[in-house]
Amino acid sequence: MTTERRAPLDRTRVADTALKLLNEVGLDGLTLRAIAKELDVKAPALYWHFKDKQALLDEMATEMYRRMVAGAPLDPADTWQERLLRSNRGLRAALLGYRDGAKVFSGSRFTGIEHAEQMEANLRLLTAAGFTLAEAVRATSTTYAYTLGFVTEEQGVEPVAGERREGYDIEQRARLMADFPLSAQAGAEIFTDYDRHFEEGLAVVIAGIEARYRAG
Amino acid sequence: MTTERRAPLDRTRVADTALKLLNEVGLDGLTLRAIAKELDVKAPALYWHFKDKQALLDEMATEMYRRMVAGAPLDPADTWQERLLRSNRGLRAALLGYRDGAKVFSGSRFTGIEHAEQMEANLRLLTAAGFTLAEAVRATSTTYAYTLGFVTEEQGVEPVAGERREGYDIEQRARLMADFPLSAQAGAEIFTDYDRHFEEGLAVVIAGIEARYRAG
DNA sequence: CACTCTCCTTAACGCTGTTAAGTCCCCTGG
DNA sequence: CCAGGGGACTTAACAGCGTTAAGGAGAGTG
Repeated sequence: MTTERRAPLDRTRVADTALKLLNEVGLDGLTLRAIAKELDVKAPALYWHFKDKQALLDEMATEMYRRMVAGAPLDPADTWQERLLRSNRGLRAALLGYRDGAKVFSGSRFTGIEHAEQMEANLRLLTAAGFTLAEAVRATSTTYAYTLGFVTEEQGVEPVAGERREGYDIEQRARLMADFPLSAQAGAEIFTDYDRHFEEGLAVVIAGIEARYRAG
Repeated sequence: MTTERRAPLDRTRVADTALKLLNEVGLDGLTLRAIAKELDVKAPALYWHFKDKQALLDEMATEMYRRMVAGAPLDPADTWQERLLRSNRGLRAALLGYRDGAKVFSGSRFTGIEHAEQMEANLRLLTAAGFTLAEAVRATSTTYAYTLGFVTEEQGVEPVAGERREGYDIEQRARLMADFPLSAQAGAEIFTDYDRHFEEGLAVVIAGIEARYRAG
């Protein structure tokens, strides 16, 4: 007689399962019924833990952020340049860790204020390096916007690493754009090698911060 | 006997109407039935013109791009810095012109190759200014990613200009973050004055391009 | 033993994107 | 002048969605 009752759910377990499922089915396929089935539960049960689906997505985004922080611990001895590099590489890696990660992330809001800890550490480091607070905020926000925009584009083409969405054949694109030779040639530079191009753009942004704020 | 028959629809009229409706109801409220009603037609009629809803969204994004180009004509005498400024200001303005504009835009793909014309002009100008093609692509892509990311964040807080989404009260946020003084203070710098902050970030990115590629 | 609280189920609602089938009108060829 | 054929739509329907209401089982407490 195995009448063991499943341990009751909690927000974290639901969000974890939803994140795992997200990678398998994508944002469109991430229905409450599918998540519930994965948890061996019926869909309305989720409403005990979340007031609606958006609240669950918010928790997922927060969990993504937690894993980002855990996965890329900050070195207090970083220069501000190293810190911005590390933070934004970590952010990109976190977003790329899930199918439609950037969409989920940018469409949601954090559920608590845990994220303030990392933010505080970064602002502290930057201001200590000579930035005013306003400059430090601009520096972090600008790199953040860049990274989010980059990964959004990236995942539009490669939903998960190595898996290419249809309609992005570079040679065919070049043929179509025969009348625009530079644009045609640019295809290879736009739709491949995202790792390198992300680094390049991030270095550009950081160089701009350096040039404009002359700190460090 | 007024038996005038309504002129048949076409893709453009549908996309135009959908864009107008988008501003009233937002992306969530933009259902095929609502669009159809606006056109005095039943929902399945739209399938005569578009193979599915995504194809309509693609056409809407393309139309947004057309209006962006029309609304911010390029001066061939621009320096490359001016060109990047103008292009990205134009892009932001175009995205801000519609509720959830950034989401619609970044979730869709252009239907033709019209956009290549503007791209070609920009790449031509940049390479003429001394950039290699790869650098020129990096320069435009990086600013593009920045702008897209920025507006995505911006519209998350202010769906349309002047209308603030709930949960973004700066004073309340500051109170919650009392333990993180820099972050608390940063709120005012993050969630207000988007026009100025966009310009600032854009200038940073362009300064970075200048610093790293030393063209112009 | 009764009560309450937690956590979940069953049933159902209105709405969504989408498909299949049928209808009306205009245009063209004989 | 009339038959036929497509273009552009309607009507009806389907499966699946997020969400709500009502109820029920089990644990803990008085």
